[in-house]
Amino acid sequence: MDETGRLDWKAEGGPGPIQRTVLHDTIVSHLRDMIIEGILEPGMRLHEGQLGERLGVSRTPLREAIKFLASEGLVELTPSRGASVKRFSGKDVEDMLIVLRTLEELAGKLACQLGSDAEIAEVRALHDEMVRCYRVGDRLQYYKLNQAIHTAIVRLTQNSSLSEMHHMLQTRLKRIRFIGHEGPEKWAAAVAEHEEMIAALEARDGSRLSRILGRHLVNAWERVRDVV
Amino acid sequence: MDETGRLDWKAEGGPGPIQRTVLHDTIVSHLRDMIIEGILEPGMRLHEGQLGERLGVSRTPLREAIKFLASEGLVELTPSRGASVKRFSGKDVEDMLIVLRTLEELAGKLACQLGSDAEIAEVRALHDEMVRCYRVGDRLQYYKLNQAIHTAIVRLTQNSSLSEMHHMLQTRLKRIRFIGHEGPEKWAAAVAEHEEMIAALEARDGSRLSRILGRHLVNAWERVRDVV
DNA sequence: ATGTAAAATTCTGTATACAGAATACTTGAT
DNA sequence: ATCAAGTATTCTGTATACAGAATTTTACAT
Repeated sequence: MDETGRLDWKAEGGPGPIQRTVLHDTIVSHLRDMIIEGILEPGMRLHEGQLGERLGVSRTPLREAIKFLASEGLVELTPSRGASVKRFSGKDVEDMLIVLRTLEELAGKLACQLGSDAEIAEVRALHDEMVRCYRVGDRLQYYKLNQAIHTAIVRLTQNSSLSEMHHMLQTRLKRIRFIGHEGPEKWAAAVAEHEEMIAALEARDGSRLSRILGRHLVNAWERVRDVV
Repeated sequence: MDETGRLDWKAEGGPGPIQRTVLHDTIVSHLRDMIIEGILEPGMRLHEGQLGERLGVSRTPLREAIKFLASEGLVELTPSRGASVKRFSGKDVEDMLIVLRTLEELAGKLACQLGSDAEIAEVRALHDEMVRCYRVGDRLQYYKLNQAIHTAIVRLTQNSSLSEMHHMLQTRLKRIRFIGHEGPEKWAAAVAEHEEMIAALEARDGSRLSRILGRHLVNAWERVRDVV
């Protein structure tokens, strides 16, 4: 997003294969980001007119993007009253985490069976980089790599459905985790858990990885619980 | 859907509370049905012009509905080339079933803990009705009740996220199962499994229910495997 | 007959226009 | 000052209009 907030899609940056950028996708991901980052707060109404003007698009594609996000669960539609950013209760978050935990446990088992050595090495690389960010204290980058690692482990399962469901829950929870800044000792604990995860993955110990992922998620919830 | 296929939404049928029917929802569910029932075949392109005319709506709300379904995973968007009914490979279906199985196993455990006696009685009622349909040989009604039972068990968990994910997978798989007509002996086996399920639920034996649900799904897959 | 290039058509993507619902504002009564 | 009713405005929902991409058809050469 540039300073004005306007979308400059189809700005064909330099050479390379002509990549077809589609306005729809651009709007969707921008809105998603705005929701996740809290620029659009929970419960806030998505004003078609002003939001469209801000993004520099007309209402038609904007509305389509909103419908898309509604199906994704980030936005709520109310008849004759448009759309608003979906508000999650503590119970909602807890529910999501229960499901996410189950999915990650499954992913852990499958990843150890199906992941290639090269792929596992890639996850390890992400992990090492994350640890580096932890040492330096780069919270944002740490956070992103953390997500990337979980996503990568899920991807090892080669199960598109699992990836999709996981991604959906992760997206919804991003907004929460984005807020949840942990203290130093909790942060250290989280890193230690990740250390265990990678070890289990490299040992291809599915049930251990599964267990750690489950525990990790429960702990993550404990760590941010107060914020929600 | 009436004979012509046109949507007669906001046709306020008789008295009762004025129910706000929204065109968007109507289009979405109609398209969903058309996809599930195979009226719109996998891979088939969703022609905005003719589809809109057939439903009696303009392209604008139709496109919004299509975007919604795309996010739901029933429809695939291709830039400058519109939308088409998503085609699932055998691997896709298998992937979905793996996830669905995990979710149902989780649901089984939670349902036994959280379901009230009254709710469990309702599931039993659905089951009895389903068995009646089996005896009479009413396949369609049997099929619907079958789905309803699984949905009901998931609902017992009071976990909105779980319900949603389950519903999404179930919707996608409906198209498959709709095709999968089993022979008499396989059908009998499926009914027997359901019998066990209800028994476990009434005994509130979570791990047993979980196990049965898992097995049931694996068997269901075996039963329709050849069709996909 | 077959393959290719150009023209014509069809279809998608986006913007605008218009109607009706919801909301905000004004006015008047108490 | 407070509240109600009526009016004005804003906003959503749907249809239509227009531009450009993709496809099909046609015309022509080999």
